Amino acid sequence: MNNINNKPINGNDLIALGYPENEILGIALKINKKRTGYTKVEMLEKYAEVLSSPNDFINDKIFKPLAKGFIDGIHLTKEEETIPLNEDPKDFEVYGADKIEDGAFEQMKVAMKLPITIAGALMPDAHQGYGLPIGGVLATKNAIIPYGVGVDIGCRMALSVYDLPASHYIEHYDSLKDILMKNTKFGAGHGFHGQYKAEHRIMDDAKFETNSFIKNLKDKAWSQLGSSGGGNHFVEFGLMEFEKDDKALNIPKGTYLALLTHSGSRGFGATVADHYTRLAKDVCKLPYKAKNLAYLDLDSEEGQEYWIAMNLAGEYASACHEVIHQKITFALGAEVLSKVENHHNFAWKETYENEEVIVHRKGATPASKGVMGIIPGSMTAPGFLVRGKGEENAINSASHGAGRLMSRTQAIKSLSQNKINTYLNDFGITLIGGGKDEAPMVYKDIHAVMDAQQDLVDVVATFTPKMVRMADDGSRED
DNA sequence: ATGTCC
Repeated sequence: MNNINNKPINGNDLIALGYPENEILGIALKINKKRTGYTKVEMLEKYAEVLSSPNDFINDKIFKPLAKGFIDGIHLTKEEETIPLNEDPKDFEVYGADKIEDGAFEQMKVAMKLPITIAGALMPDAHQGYGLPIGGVLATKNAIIPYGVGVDIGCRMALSVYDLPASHYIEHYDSLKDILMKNTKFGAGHGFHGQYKAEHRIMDDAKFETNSFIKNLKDKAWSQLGSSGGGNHFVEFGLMEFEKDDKALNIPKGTYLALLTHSGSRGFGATVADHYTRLAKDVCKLPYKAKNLAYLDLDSEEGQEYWIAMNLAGEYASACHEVIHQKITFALGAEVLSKVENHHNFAWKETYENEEVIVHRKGATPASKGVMGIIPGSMTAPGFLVRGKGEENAINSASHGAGRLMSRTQAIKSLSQNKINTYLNDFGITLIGGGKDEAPMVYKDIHAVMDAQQDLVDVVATFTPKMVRMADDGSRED
C-alpha cells in the first residue's frame, strides 16, 4: 500500500515532463486528485501522452479537461496580459528559519516580487498555504490581497482569566465538561437554530447592508453566531499561571482557571474570502505562481467592499468568541479578572517606515509594542500570553502558534488513536471530539518556536490546557 | 478554514 506508486503527483513532476507553468498545471493536478486505478508511474505516462497528442484524449473520460486545455489554449491567461512580477524579491526577515519548510520560503519570495509589496516577514511557525504562506506577514501599498488575509477572515484567540483557583478544575471536573458540551457547537456547517440562536449587536451592524452579496449571508451568519467550526478550532479550559504580578492586566501572581477559544468567522468569512478572491483574480491577472496573491486596489469599488466585508467578518468572529465566553462565564458563575483577544488572519492599516501600508497577517499575531496576544502551543504543550515588543523587522508581528510538523493526511495515515489516547492521558488532558489530524504530535515544539521569537514578544503568563473540545471529524476510527 | 467546485 505504501509504495512509491501511490504517492501524489505534484506540479514539479509535471514540469519535469515538460508541462508549462500555467493554469494547465492546476487542471492536471485536479484530475490526479480523482486518480482511480492508475499507479503514479502509469499516470505520469498518460500525462506525457496528453501533452504530446492532446487530440487523442478529447473524448477521454478522465483526461478530457486537460486535452481541452491544451487544444483550447484561448482560455489560458496570455503572458502579455499578466501583471509582471519584479525580477528579484525584496529582502524579508525570517525567524526560526531552520524550522520552516521550503514551500513557505518559496511562497514568501513570490509575494516579495509583487509590484505592490513594501515589506514582508516570515514567522517561526510558517508553513505552506494558499497564496501567502501561513505565518507570512506582508505590507503592501494601497492594495489588499484576499488570500493574504486567508480564508478564515478574523480568525482569533480569546482568553478569559477567572477569579477561580486551579483547584476548581479537579473539584468541578464533571460540571466543566457539562458546561463545554452545553455551550459550544462544532462542525462545518453547524450552527444554532430556533430558541438556541444567540443574540449580539453585531447582527444590527449596517455593514451587513453593504451590497446584496453580503446581505444574503446575514441569516447564515446569525445561525452560526457563537459556534466554533472545525479543523484546529477549539474551546478549552486550562490553568493560567502568572509567575509574578502583572500590573497592566491587574492580575496578582498565581494560577487561575481560564477559558481559551480559537475560531473565526465561520461560513460568513469563508464565503467573503472566496467571492472577493475571485473578483481579484478577474481584475488582477498575475503569473501562474502568484495567481493566488491577486489583489484589489483599495480605492476600487471591489477593494472598498472587501475592506468593509473583511472588517465585518473580523467583528463577527469577535462576536462569536464573546457569545461563547459570555455563556460559559455565566454557567460558571465566575468573575472575569482579565480578557485578552487577538486576530491572526487579517489586514490592518499601519505605519511602516513613516509610510501608510496595508499589513496582511496570515496566521501571525499582532505584536506592536505593548500589545497583548495569545500564542497557543498544542493540547499537551503550554500556550503563552505575550506582550509585543514592536520589532519593525517582523512588521510588529509574532507566530500564531507552534505550526504544523505533519500534514493532515500524513497524520491520519500514520497515527493510531490508541497511541494518541495514551499520550493525552499521560499529560492529563481530557479531549472531547478532535481528529487524528489535530493530535498534539502533529505540532512543532512550541518552546523552540518561542525561542526563535524572543525579539518579537515577551512572555507574560503560561496557559496549560486541561479540557479541550474540538470538532469530531470522522478520522478517529482505527 | 469551509457543508470543502459555480
